[in-house]
Amino acid sequence: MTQDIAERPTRGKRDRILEVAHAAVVAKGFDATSIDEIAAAVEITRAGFFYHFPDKNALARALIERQIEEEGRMINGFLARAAELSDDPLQQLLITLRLMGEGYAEVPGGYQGCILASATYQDRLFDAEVKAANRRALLAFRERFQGLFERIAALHPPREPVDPAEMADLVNSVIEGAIILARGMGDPPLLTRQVLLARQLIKSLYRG
Amino acid sequence: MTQDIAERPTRGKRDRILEVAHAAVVAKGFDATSIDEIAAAVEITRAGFFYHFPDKNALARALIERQIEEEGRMINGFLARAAELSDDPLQQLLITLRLMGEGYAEVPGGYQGCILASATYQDRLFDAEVKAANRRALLAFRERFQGLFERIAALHPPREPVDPAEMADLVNSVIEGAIILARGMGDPPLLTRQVLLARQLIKSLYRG
DNA sequence: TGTACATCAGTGAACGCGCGTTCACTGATGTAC
DNA sequence: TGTACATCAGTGAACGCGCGTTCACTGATGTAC
Repeated sequence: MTQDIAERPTRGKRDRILEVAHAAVVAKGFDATSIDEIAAAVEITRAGFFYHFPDKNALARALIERQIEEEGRMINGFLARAAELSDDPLQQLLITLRLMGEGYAEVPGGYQGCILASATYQDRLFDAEVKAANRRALLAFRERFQGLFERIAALHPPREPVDPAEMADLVNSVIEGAIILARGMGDPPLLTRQVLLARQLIKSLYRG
Repeated sequence: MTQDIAERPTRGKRDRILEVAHAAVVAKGFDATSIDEIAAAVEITRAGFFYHFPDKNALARALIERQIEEEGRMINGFLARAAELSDDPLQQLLITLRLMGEGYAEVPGGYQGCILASATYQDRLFDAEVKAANRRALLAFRERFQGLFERIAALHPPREPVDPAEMADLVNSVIEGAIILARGMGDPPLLTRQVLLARQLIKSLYRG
């Protein structure tokens, strides 16, 4: 298929735009990231950018969709690996949290931040579609963990009454918040330490 | 003192700028908040803004300093109230967390967000001074709670080994992260629920 | 008590730059006959 | 196999708007003598 060969370099450009834009947006914010600088980084002109995206908001949407997919892939991978290693849902959660915590530590240069959080604090820029995508991403995270917390509660009654969906959110809260602290303190490993600390608390909640 | 009377309306304007700017920055981001709109809201011209602040970065610094002070006042108030109600450090922490959680719920229109988190995701805009101020704010939060966690550990050995400074950070992580979730989900009370949930986990960690 | 001067808290107009967006055009590659 | 046309992946120049910042100026209030 010659079509594939022809298509390849372009797909490459679009993907490279998303890659470069993701890093820049996380580092500086969406406003502060100009189309010009993205285009320059992928070696096309500013106008060339508009061949791939109708406008800048479309880039924001694509970035969020990308984050949903990548985060989903990563977490599903960890959950699957944990399910291989143990049948007990509590063990699965603890393994998953450890894999996530260590995963952040392995990102070269330190995990840089979360597009969703970034978008949250730059409301005006984003249209209803972007906000809806952001919301979907948070719901996807919640759903992935909620079932696990339900199964845990069935086998290991918690020492204090807790709601499974809110426990799922708590995991996300700690991650998002710790990213902010890690950046603000200039201490990237803080993120990993916080995730592992949250893991300890969760362990003590379910293990009499 | 006639000076006081003359000074009053101006002090008022500067404070009103900070007030209006805080709300706008938290809602939309620093970039998206124009000097023009702030000036209009406090009924001066754009140029008049520059009588009060040498440039826009000075506004960012003032906003962060303001946040440090207000947050500090609030938390110190809660800690003092908790110390009145109990001598046990664990009880004091649990009371403080409840007061904080309920405090967020009482803000009319829902707690809107945190300037520090907002600044974290808009790096480029801010100079080294702003970043240093942001870092000080996070350290101040940590120090306020670290001593309390140390005293708790002395009286109530935790079921899992934890570091007091990191427990202090965890409280902050949950708050910052939950603010993001609450906004992203369009569910302001989520913040209060997450703080109270974190409180439950902390309770179960120290209470055998 | 009246006058001269200084300071405070701004105004109004202008400047310049960056940025998102548009538009007519183009060379390379793919497709139909 | 050669030619005509279509599509892909852009280019280059221009436009216009908003925004931060500057600057000369101003009316009201405060202070010194």
